[in-house]
Amino acid sequence: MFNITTIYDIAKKTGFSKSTISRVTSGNGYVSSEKRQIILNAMQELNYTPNQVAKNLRNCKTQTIGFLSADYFPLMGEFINIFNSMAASYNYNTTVFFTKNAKNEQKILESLANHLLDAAFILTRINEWDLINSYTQFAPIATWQRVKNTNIYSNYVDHYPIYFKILEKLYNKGFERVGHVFSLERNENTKARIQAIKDFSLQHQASDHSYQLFYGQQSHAGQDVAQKWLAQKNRPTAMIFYSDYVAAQFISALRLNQVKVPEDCFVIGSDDSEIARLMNIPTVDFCFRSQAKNGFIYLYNQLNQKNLPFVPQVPKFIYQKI
Amino acid sequence: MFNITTIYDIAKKTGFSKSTISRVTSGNGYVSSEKRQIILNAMQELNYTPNQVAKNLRNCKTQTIGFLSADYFPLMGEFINIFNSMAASYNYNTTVFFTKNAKNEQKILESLANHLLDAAFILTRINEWDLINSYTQFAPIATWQRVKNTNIYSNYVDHYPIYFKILEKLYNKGFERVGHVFSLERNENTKARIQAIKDFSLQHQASDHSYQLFYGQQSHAGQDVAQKWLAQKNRPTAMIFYSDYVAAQFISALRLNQVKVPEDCFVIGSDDSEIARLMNIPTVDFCFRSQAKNGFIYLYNQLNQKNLPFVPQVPKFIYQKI
DNA sequence: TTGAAAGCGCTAACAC
DNA sequence: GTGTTAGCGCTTTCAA
Repeated sequence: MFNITTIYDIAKKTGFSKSTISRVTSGNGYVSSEKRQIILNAMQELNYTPNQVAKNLRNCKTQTIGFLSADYFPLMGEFINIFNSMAASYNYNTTVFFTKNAKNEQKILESLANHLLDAAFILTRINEWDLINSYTQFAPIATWQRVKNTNIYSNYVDHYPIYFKILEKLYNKGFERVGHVFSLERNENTKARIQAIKDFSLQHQASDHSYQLFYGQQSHAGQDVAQKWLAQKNRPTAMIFYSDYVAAQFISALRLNQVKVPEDCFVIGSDDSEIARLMNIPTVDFCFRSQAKNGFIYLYNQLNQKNLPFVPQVPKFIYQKI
Repeated sequence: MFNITTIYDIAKKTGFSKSTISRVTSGNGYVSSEKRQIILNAMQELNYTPNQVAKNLRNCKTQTIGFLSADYFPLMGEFINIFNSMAASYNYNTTVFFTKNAKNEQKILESLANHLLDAAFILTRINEWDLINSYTQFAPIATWQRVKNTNIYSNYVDHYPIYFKILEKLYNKGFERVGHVFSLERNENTKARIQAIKDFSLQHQASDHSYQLFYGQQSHAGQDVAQKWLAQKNRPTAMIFYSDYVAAQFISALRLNQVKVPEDCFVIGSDDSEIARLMNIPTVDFCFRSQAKNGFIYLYNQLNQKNLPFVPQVPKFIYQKI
């Protein structure tokens, strides 16, 4: 159905050998500028581009990195943007996968053994890290999540100190009942946040942090929180979320119910994402942009035995107005 | 550095030929269930998965579709989500490219000739359609944009009738000065919108639609519009945008300047995106979700000589409150 | 039902 | 500088 001209056609047309053609297309080896020109012309004329798949097979690499996420959420788009642009500037492509379920995630990880993917970046995962870790025998894997005791590269940011500071800040502003919406409890930074609350509560008996919810996925999480919050007798006057998006859903749902934000409920998100900016939600920059870059840098270094330096990650409050 | 076991290893271990191994992995051809079992066990034991790149070379296809966008904007994430999930369910991978500039876009389109990509979907483009069209000689290309006189599949929605209706609605509600923020003028649906304004103005001399702005990219477009709007003596009391995101930027910027939305300026977006929902912005569903699906369906049908039916596309007002 | 052999398009020793 | 050759890992005739 579609066009196919190969290195062999160019060889035949110009009378040179395939190797010589290969030398000019790949740039490795010597070719007299005179013959090079003839070959270039022939390529032009026959509209030839080298078959990249054949190159990949020959070179045992595809210059392609898998970008895995369990499902879609808005920050993912922003993350892909950074990661992909970084990768592109080093000549790597990014194939995006929504893993959806444990079995499918494993199937996709197999692509590391398949030689289809040179490496993988994991945004959100489904299987246990140990299982995922077993694929590092085939290719390097990186994530932005906090993971320990594996060969998976993780340039995480510890949420504990900042979370503790937020609690202090809220306390000093007079918020006594503070609600918390977390990601899954199995995540290390969820544990860190809970630990911060525990430690803080010991010092400040008056403050109540018992209102806690956990969510495995972001879609409609905020709406669910809103329903629960509205049904509550003794409503928390401040709520801290593990994601700007979920915070935004929450705010949106509250406003539809004539609840005023931030007056009736002060909301803090996480991630410093576009939504937080647009809706003017106080948030915390946990440096996902640097994390995306560093994730790629690690993979690149592994793949090419290089030592590109990592970019710094300094988390920051984006307390738009507190 | 990393593991490699090939079909040859399995052949050697089991004593069968490569062809027989191939028959069990690919599922084509006959193998006695007895021998099949032995081979399966050996594969298991040696942790073997067929090299997908070799398969791709042999089969002259990669089951991979390129998803091209000039740059990132929030709707893109939602679009990828739909497109990618659709593709995955038919066993196609999606590689995302930010084309960034004309030259790079062309380089990426070359991948269709390279055999790296089986097909391409174009979200936003840089080069002229004619240039892009020339790549349909290598592989099928689809887009959601309105494009004519090419081999590029386009399941666009005509903005004219809905835009006209919006103008009527605004007019009936008493809005006399209405501002318009468009995408680039070269786009067919920008032309359609302008035509709708022209035709409407002929019938309604009183209404003023002279306030018009054009943007090639979304990042900071809304902030720019806001600056201009604020500087305006005779401010439009309603503004219609070509994108929810740009509308959201505009609203956000106005609110930072103590302008009330929708009281001081009634804003309408386009796309029925997540942001419109979260910020409660009136918008128009131009069916990007169906467009994403239909785009894939076209490519799939082309690639596999199939006839999967397209899904319906019925644009709808999402006038949250007018 | 299985194996031998050719070949997908390209690259890299190696020889000249 | 350039050509010959072997081979990357897989599939698919063809023959047995």
